[in-house]
Amino acid sequence: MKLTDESKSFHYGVYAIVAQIPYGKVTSYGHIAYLLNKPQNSRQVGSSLKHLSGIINILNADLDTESEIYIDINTLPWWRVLSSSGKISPRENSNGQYIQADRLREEDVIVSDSHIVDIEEYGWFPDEVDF
DNA sequence: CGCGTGACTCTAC
DNA sequence: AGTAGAGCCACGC
Repeated sequence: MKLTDESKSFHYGVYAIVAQIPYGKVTSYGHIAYLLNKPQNSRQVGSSLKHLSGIINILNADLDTESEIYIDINTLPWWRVLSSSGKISPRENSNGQYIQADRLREEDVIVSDSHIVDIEEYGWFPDEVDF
């Protein structure tokens, strides 16, 4: 697996923002793209999370020599990211959506049977964020 | 290098 | 309130 510096930067930004979503709150792929000043890249945000386990190793390997912030795959709250409609995105080849629903419920977020979360109540959509 | 794919979104019926 | 259709773009073949 090989990544350009530009995409590494993008992935890093995604993870840095996801890490700041408060407990019990959710945001959208599109909003993360917006915070990264790339509002057209919502799909790519989903890709960053889909390939989280592989990409994070690449990023952290680089960080060993650049002494930046280490991203811990075990604590990164990827389950707090949903589609803009408030629905947990269905996966093609995994049951990750059910794990995501369980993780949210563990944080007392109400998830309907059809995997919809009330954005008005749980949404976290800051205009800007440091990372 | 080109092409299909998808953890997206918005706009129009 | 659904739901096609189109735009989007890095990843993986």
